[in-house]
Amino acid sequence: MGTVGKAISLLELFSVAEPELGLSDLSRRSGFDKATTRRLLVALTGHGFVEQDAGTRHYRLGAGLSRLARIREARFPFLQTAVPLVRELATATAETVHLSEFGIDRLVTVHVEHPARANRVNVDIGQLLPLHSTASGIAYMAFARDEAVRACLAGPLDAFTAHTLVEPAAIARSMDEARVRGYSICDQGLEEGVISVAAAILAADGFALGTIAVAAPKARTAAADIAQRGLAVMAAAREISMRLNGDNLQILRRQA
Amino acid sequence: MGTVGKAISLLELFSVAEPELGLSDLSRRSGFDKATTRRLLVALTGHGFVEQDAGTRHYRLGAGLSRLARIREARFPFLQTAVPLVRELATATAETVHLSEFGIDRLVTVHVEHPARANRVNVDIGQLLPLHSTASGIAYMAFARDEAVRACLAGPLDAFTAHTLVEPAAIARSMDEARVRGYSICDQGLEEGVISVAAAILAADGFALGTIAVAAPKARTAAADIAQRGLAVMAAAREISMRLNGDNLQILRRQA
DNA sequence: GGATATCGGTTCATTATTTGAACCATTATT
DNA sequence: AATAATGGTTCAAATAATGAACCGATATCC
Repeated sequence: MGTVGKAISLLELFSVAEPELGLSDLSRRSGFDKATTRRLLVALTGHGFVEQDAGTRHYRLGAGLSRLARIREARFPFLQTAVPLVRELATATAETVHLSEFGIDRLVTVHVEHPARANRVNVDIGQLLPLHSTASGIAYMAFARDEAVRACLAGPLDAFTAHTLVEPAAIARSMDEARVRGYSICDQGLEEGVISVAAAILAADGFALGTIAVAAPKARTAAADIAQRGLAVMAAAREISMRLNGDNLQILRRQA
Repeated sequence: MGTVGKAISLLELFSVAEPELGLSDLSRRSGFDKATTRRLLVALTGHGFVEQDAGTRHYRLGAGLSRLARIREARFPFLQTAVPLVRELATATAETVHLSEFGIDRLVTVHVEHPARANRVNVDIGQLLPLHSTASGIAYMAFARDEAVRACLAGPLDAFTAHTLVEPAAIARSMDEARVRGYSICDQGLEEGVISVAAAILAADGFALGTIAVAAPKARTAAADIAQRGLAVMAAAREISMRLNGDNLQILRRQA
């Protein structure tokens, strides 16, 4: 791995659950030598990608990242556009709604709305979702470029639960159904007792760029709930797609 | 400069005005060899920090940055907390309002609200503000750690206009006034014909972490306008500080 | 239409940077 | 008082980064 990759994988050790980490911890988890880890952290700190707490000496992600993310967001106003509709959907369904954007080979959770109830599905911002075993992934692949789909189906497909689909044919079927239906369904593909529906958000070129999904405990989910949430998530995805692409319906032919 | 620094300075070439750049362009602007530039871009792309447009082959900032920025934001909900108040202030003043966060040695513009009028001050997201020549910078330093202030006053201080204060003593006086008054005033310190007021947003430790500012064309700004905007920006900053710190007024003694 | 310039991308011997075991100084634990 | 963490530093050895020259493909110009 190149030095740049190492520096970035250091950044990727931070999460919502553990937003601050010490030098030794970072060194241990990354597998890099302590001296190396520190040199990388100093370089990252010098550019505002990492900050060091004056008191605890622990490190955390820096403001420089916010800056760059906002510059990106100015070009692709994905969050700005989608978040209000995620909120609406969360209110309407009273279940967890999460928004994801595609990155490299997985979906990245960029926004989450949790319902105000104790028994709920918990999703963290920044969480990475595999394509084959989540409703979001299936919805994404249903409208993704062939290359991305092939890359996913070629790689090793982890079975996270007894229900996870790992047969390429079964996954392809799942995608086909999602395409016809307008939304995907994933029954405990990533975690026991969780059932999700999702729909793809399309870019101007007609290919998916992200997804919106509703995740709920299976125990309180009837078939009618699935259908209702599915239609709602589909409507939200379509609305976001249209707002992103200037209400240009022509372009959205693939989803029509 | 280390490899990591080079990679990051490549990222910093992107801006709201130029969100997509080609390989040759990036190589030229960074001063790195084309081969080096490309190797860095490939490394960055592999981690989602940069994306390449399939058609034009141009590069742009990637989704991985959004992910990390959101993780940071989950710990420091600066934007979430502040943006509604920035909006309010923009509506109330009918002038440009911008929000900044401190990073390394400057303030980073993380949010902007522009009024719906042609003649206005334009500020871009991601824009970097020097500490000594902006209302935000003065407001920040008025409540910053001594080290940060000393570092600023020690370095070379550019005179951007004929009005820019470059004397450390004059800048210190400006800070003192801001501390007493509750908000800073900067009269054409960065650009001719622009007058701004700003107030510091404080962290739980009582030190500034960012600022909120109102910038307006000097031509339509009377003394009374300055006072009015100053009080408004101060109120907004205080409200943001309180919301960030759980309404703990004790902690905000420094601003009292 | 043919010459020219620019684009993105690649190669590989040379060069400069990164690496990590061993080392401090501090600060909790035991 | 001893032990084991912590964050941080050093420098010879190992490794990765570098860049001039190259390629093929577009775009531009006369």
